[in-house]
Amino acid sequence: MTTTRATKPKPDAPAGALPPQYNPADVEAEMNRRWQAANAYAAQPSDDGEPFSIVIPPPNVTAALHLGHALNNTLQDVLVRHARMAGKNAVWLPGTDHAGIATQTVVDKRLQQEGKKSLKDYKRDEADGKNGRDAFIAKVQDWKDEYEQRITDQLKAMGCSCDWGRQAFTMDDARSRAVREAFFQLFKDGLIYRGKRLVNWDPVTQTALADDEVEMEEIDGNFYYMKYPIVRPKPGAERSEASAPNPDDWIDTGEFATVATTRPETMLGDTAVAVNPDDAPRAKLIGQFVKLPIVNRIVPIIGDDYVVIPDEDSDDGKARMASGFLKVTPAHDPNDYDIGQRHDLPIVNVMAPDASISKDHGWPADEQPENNPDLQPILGLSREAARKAVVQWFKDHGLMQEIKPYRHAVGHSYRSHVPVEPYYSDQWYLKVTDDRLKGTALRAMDESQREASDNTAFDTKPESQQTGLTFTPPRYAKTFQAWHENLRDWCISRQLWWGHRIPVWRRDHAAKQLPEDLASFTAQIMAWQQAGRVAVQYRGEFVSLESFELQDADLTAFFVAVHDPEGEDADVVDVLEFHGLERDPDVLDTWFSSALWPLSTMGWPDDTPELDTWNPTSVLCTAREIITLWVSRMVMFNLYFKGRLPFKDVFIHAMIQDGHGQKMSKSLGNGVDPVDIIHSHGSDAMRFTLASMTTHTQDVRLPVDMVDPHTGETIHPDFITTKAGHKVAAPIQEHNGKKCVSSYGLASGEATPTDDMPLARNTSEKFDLGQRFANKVWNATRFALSNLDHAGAHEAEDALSPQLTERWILSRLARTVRQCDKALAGYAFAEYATACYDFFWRDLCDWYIEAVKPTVAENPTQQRVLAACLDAALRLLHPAMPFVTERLWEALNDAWPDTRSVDGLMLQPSELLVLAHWPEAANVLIDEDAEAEFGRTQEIVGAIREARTRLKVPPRDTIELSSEEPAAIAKSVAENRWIAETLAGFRGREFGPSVRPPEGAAVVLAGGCKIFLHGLGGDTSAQRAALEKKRDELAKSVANFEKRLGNKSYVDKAPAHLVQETRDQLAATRQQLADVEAQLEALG
RNA sequence: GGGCGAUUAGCUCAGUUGGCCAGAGCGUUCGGUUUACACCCGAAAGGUCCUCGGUUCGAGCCCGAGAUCGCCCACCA
Repeated sequence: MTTTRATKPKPDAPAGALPPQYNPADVEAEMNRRWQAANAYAAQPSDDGEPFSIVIPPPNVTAALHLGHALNNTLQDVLVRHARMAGKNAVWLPGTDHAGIATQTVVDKRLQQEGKKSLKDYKRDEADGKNGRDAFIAKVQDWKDEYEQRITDQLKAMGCSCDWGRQAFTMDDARSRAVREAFFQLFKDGLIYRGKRLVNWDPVTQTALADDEVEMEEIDGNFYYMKYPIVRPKPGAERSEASAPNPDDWIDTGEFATVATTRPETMLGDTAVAVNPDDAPRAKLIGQFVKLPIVNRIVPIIGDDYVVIPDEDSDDGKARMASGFLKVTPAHDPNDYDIGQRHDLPIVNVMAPDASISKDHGWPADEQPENNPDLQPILGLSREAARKAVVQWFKDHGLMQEIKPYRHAVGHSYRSHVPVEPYYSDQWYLKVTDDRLKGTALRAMDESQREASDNTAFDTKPESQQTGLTFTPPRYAKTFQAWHENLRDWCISRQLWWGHRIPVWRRDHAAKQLPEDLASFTAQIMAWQQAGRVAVQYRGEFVSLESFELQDADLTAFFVAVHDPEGEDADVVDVLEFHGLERDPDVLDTWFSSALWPLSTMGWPDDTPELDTWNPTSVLCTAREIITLWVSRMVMFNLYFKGRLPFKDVFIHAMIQDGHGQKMSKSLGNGVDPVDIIHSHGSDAMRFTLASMTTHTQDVRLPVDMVDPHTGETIHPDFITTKAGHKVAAPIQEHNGKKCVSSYGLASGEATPTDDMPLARNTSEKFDLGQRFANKVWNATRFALSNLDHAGAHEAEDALSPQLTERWILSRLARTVRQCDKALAGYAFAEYATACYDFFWRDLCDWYIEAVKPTVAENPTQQRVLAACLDAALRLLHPAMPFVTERLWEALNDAWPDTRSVDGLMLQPSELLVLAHWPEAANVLIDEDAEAEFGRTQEIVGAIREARTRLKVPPRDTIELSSEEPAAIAKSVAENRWIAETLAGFRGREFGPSVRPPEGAAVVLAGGCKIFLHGLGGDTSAQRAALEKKRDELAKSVANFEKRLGNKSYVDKAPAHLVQETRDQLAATRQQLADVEAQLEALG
């Protein structure tokens, strides 16, 4: 029986359920429910298939996700969905990061804005013994719960196929246990130590920062040239080497040492003035002294070759600015600290932790700063105010020689954005410079990506690893290597509350009463240490207590790390605290727990099946800014604790910039919430577009538009330039006489949304690409469904008769499957997306469907091939566009319930597309003859269409034509003429080698045929113009080929097949040229 | 200061190991409502591949120099 379309739509037919436009909002939530109900993303280590795993780079719970996250997670989801379909045991582990300093800061800021009790109040409570710490942490916990939920919702809206049952948080119980275990092992192994040195101090959040948490920003400052009086001892005054020189015993020489500095206020902590020993005019002053103005400290002039010798003509900016005298402030400058170490200078810290000037944090008491009338007004000032005061003092006393403007880079806290203060303090360090960490990480690099270097001993070949850590694109291996080669020890303690508290106990004050029975206390600790319950360091050294005399020890330098203080070793803690030891108040750097992520999410430190199966993970997908902060540390930790890499591949994707090439940031309001895009374009559209933007470049620009909240129209916002030089959307936008607030307006506080002036969502026309494509896929499927007559096609199964169209489209499909496989294996997401796009839209829709349109409803073969192509295309597209493809899969399953496989193309049935198998196309499908022949048809169709447009033939008119075809191709052209007739809208009259042009016909040359368009030759001038244009092009080509072949070196040196190719081309082009010229001739 | 990247059509970007006339999407122009899709169909116009020099039979691609922009790293005199 033959079913016609007229009898088709059954009342409940799925095709009838598909509206003519794809509306994502109607589909996305339902598909998510379906996947969840099928538990489609859950994986078990014991499942079949080659293991494939990805751990999500855990987003910070500080804020909702932006488009950069959307890109990052889309790519991971493409990989995971593809791996799942390819039959792998694929898992994607989701989670979030507690982001210590960032979250604590943002919560404190929010509390302050709301006028509620904020961090400083809780700190006061804590000091008063009212448990402010726990109360504040509870506030942060609330924030975390809220944002973790929001992030999870965003990821689900994007369609991320995470195994939600395994969701982790860097501070949950399992992850906390991993952190304690890692800390304990590293401490026991002597890789964690306590050190007092200059750290990057954030005076606002009042915590130390790691080197890479400091951002350099250019600021306009000044160079101050300040005169320090050179003094000599009063004749007869007593000089004691033991104590500091008494200023009263010194008198001015009348000479000055002029120091140059950008930070005048730190002069209060100067303990020397340095000159370069090679700086002849000044070096002779070495050994003399200056009296430090304001504080009256007598400090030596020392020689150190760090000092830059002034040179006005130098290329070096410093040499041009230098005075030759360098003030040395060991407590407030890292370089000065080093100089101080070399010369054994005292360290005078003149600041409190909030960076105000203070006499109470390391100012020598014998200088009696509190009795100094010059100093008095400066004490207590902020560093900025102190700078002004010091400068004024020098001016008032005639000691300010000069002030020059100077633009330079200053380190700022990446959180509070204030200048970082080098600050002298006690901190915990991880000795990443140890070969067990840094060396192992470097040696884990894949050999092909290592770069010869003076700094790295790659003499040890990797231990028979087939491949090591591999970066895509490869250039990022260099970043990784260079970072490790210049590594410094990692400051891991933070003076925060939100984080993993350091599991170390010690005595806070030496004066506290000692345990009564020291001997038994020592024995007890020794026993615990032997049992692996504690580890002990004394003055930074790991100690064996057998030979240790606790009685003699300074208990403030005696550190006891407890293995599991929150768990099994709680009793140990009780004993320690009973004996007056207290827990370190600091927490660990956020990245310490992030660094364990590929381990901790898999259940480490236990030996879990997850760890065995999915660690190392398959690939880490991230942005390049995080190579140093995160990638490096995961590599070191996984290798150290587990002896293997955390992942084999690292894929670094682009950063998304706004339309002006600026980094997207919260403060500029140019960051885009993926939910806004899902709102305007749909999730699939966003995902597909992001994937097709992902080439191996560094950055991509994404011009951001806005949705007018009044009308829903997309508007191009007006931009303004901020004082800092950023281009941002004006706070208030006006469109059609109505106003709305931009996200910059909201972020900057310059505009507040109201009912009349609502906040506008962001969008971008970039995503139109994906939106259109989703709609195209939707409609092509609708067309197919209304033409697939499953029952009829099934009956005719034995009588399949594929024609050129079928051979061609299956060949194209097979090539597309290969392209997708290759692209995804190499993380070439744009290639994957483009291959799908071109196959679906250009080949399947524009050519195949258009060609079979008149016949497919009656033609079982065409129906079967169409069903197969559609099936395979939905599979190929699913990783990029999961929602629309899943919805259409359902419809296709209804319309064509059993196998859609055809010879050479295996398409296993599946109820859900998410669990369907990736298509496999056999080589036999690749049909070069069909591709060539179809190519000829395309050429003929193109030429006729072009002529129709040129000759202004209305699109619906059918024209008549004849064609003169060489005998060699006449047969196949004849066989396939129906395709061209359908696509170019003509009816054929006469064909063959001896056809003559009818009177008044226009001529088209294409595909080796001379095509005569009946009755369209009237406008000879238009025809002539077209032919002349073609003639010129051909003549140019001929000349080109002739020139190349006339070049003896080309013929001699170029590969033979290329030369032959050129000869063939020349012959063919000459023939075409002759035809065109003959035609022009005939035209008269 | 060191490193990385970018510069190709009006815009946003592709261009695999050098090899026919450098491509796509958007935008522009022209023509189209044939019941899959106007988020569509057909056609067209549009490019000194940043500049200069070099290697090569042949350069958008390789080498050198320069210009402009961006990012990462770097101890703020």
